[in-house]
Amino acid sequence: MPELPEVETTARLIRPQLLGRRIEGVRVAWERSLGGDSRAAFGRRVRGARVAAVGRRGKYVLLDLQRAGQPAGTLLVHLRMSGRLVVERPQAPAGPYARVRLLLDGGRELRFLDVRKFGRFVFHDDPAPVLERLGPEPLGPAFTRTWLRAALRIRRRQLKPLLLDQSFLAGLGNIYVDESLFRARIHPLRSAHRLDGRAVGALHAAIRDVLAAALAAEGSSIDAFYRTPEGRAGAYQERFCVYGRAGQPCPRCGASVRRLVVGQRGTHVCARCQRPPRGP
DNA sequence: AGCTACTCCTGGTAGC
DNA sequence: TGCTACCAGGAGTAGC
Repeated sequence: MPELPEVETTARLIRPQLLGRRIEGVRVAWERSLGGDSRAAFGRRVRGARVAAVGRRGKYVLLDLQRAGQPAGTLLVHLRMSGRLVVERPQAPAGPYARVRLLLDGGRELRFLDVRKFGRFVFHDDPAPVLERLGPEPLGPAFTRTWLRAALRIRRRQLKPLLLDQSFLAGLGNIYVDESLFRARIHPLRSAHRLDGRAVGALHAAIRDVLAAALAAEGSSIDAFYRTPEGRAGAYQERFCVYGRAGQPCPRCGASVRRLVVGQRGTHVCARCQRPPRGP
């Protein structure tokens, strides 16, 4: 599933192909990808604009648009489960899953591919209201151990759903939460406010280390879905310690990796390294 | 506040 | 072989 490392990899690789390009045509095969806009309204808002910047915030790819050198809105692309962004020649076959296509000047086309149709490709005049709801960037300067300690202390939620909550911390998904909690040796069912300073420090370092390593590997490809915009699989799945490894040995202690369900999400823990909280 | 359940989707797979 | 049933999963929403 595209999480921060996969989304950042996507943004980095499409950026040089999009910067300065003008959107000359729009084709929408699945209107719901637009998040409420009609094809016609979307086309009107986007056609003729230039791509001024390509960024990322949380799991969103951000395409800042300009008209006549002035800011003219932002495309917020969320890949959700199976979304991809690729830049190809317009003549190249697009396949059955191309939901939105932006024809660009210079003989290129940005394609939003999405098998499961959960992804969104949405134009906003002002993206601030959406982006302001997100928590800090885990690889950014605001995500300090001090911040994490204070933020955890005032939450009573279980760690797993809290770390998946994008308004708490932006960019983590199921894979990297499980891997981070394993690395920090913390059970996903533990209450946020019960972590001591040592555990908070371990969690902070684990989140940073896991995301940085995954980013260096261009993300994780665990099924047919995630590929870089250039079609490569990521490599970090080869370094998973617990995610998708139920029944296999923990790489640290050899005990069996267990799969449980937390908040309707498959969750993976080492039965020995990650001690469950004492039940009431 | 924080939980659970439900919704959106489809390819893949298990079971028969 | 061919069919059906079920599953995964990010995030938004509703209800408690």
